Amino acid sequence: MTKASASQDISPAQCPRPFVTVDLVIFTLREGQLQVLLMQRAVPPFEGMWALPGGYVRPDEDESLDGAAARILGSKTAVATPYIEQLQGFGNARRDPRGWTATFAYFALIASEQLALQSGANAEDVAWHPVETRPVLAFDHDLILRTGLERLRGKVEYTILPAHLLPAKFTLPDLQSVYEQILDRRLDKSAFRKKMADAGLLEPVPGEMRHASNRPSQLYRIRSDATPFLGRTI
Amino acid sequence: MTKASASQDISPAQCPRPFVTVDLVIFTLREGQLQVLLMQRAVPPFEGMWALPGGYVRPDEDESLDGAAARILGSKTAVATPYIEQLQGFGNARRDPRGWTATFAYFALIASEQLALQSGANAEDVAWHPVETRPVLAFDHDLILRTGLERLRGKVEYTILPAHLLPAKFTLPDLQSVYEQILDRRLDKSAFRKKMADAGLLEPVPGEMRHASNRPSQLYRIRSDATPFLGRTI
DNA sequence: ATACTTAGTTGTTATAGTCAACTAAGTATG
DNA sequence: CATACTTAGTTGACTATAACAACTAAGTAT
Repeated sequence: MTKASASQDISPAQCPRPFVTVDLVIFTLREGQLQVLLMQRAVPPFEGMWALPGGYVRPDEDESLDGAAARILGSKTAVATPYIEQLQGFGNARRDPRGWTATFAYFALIASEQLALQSGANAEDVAWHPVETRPVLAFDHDLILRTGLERLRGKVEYTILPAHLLPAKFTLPDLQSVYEQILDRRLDKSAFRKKMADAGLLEPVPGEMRHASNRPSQLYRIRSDATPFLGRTI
Repeated sequence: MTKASASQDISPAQCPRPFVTVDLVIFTLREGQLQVLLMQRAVPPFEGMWALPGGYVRPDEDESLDGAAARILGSKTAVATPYIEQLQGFGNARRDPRGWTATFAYFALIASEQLALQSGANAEDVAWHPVETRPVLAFDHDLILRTGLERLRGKVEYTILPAHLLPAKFTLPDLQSVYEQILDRRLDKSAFRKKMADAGLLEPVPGEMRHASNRPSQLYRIRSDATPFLGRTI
């Protein structure tokens, strides 16, 4: 272990090239529960076990990491413009029995109205699972999933990211319920509404209300000019 | 571009293996300025330009990503237990003229008393640069550095991470000054001291004061049981 | 018509941040 | 040696924000 070999200026020929993948933690809200998209593996290792959707990055096609993540997301779900961000990298010799691998994990939120799974050869092997009752996962995917959950909970505290988990039109009680679901605690109604109003990222849909067997509630949508700011601190 | 080739179950033989490196954004505080550790490149590409310290990960030695980051940090600086965390991954075809590469960027904070550079063959090519007056960097390292700066500023808002930039014993005015330096704005003295006291992560060093030509100030240190919590929200 | 349920508002209290002044404890200076 | 000066550290008033609780509003169900 010489210092020279640690340098970035090692000759490319000497450099070992590991496998590099992108794995996705895709959350949605179904049946009032936070759910995650999983795939059942058809081949070893971990054949038959559930795993996060993922795939190899394609250096040969000039694909960026973000591009690979978007491609994989699009190949599993029918989603137009979801929220996606890089989560964290994982790389060591033990995460895959075949040897050293590295993955860039991504974190995505899907609106519940858009969670139709992409039809295809393997569509039947893709399914939503409630996070609470998820199966044991292949590789180190449980660690990655828990990292994604922490990120989600952390960001919910000070952003309006959870709006991405709802359909395009939603009520403020809907949104508050999502927050409470993710944080696992009750929130104060007036403080919540004030915070949302102050953030200025939502707007009421004029004249549109949701009717149930009680007082109707105003429908809101994300302001069209606000999409880039949903992940910002509010 | 078939769907099968996007799957994680592609045969390993078909999978292109990119170069994977780890790059470090190492901050310290010298002469009252936030500074970053840079290396001058001795070989093309970008020969003679400054770059972030980095190196290849070593799959053949069972090295994890965190292990590689720690190794590179240790090879450039003489630091015992600094703060280090993964920053973000960067990967595309344009960041290195030699072709597609991916890097896992790490973010480290070094106490100013420990910033002696590791002596060695290339020690003269390693230097601290004030962030404000840094040179143009090779590759996409300016983007990585700016990402690190954002992370630092973001975390300073709600953690006591900056304590890692100071020697083991420091005064509260010292620490407040570091916050002000990083955030580029003045903070209220009483609110700052109350916040630090409430966090409960610092303790006064009994009987030890710093003496200058004015009222002496109490020296504090990080509580030995608090190190894992310095990055936590306070 | 009345009860019921959830939407949405209002007001009150507790808490935390902001601003500004004050006291404290040393060194520097005549 | 007395006084001025400088920065450390505290205190209190004021203000913005969050937490708690009650209230009104507007529909459906019986």
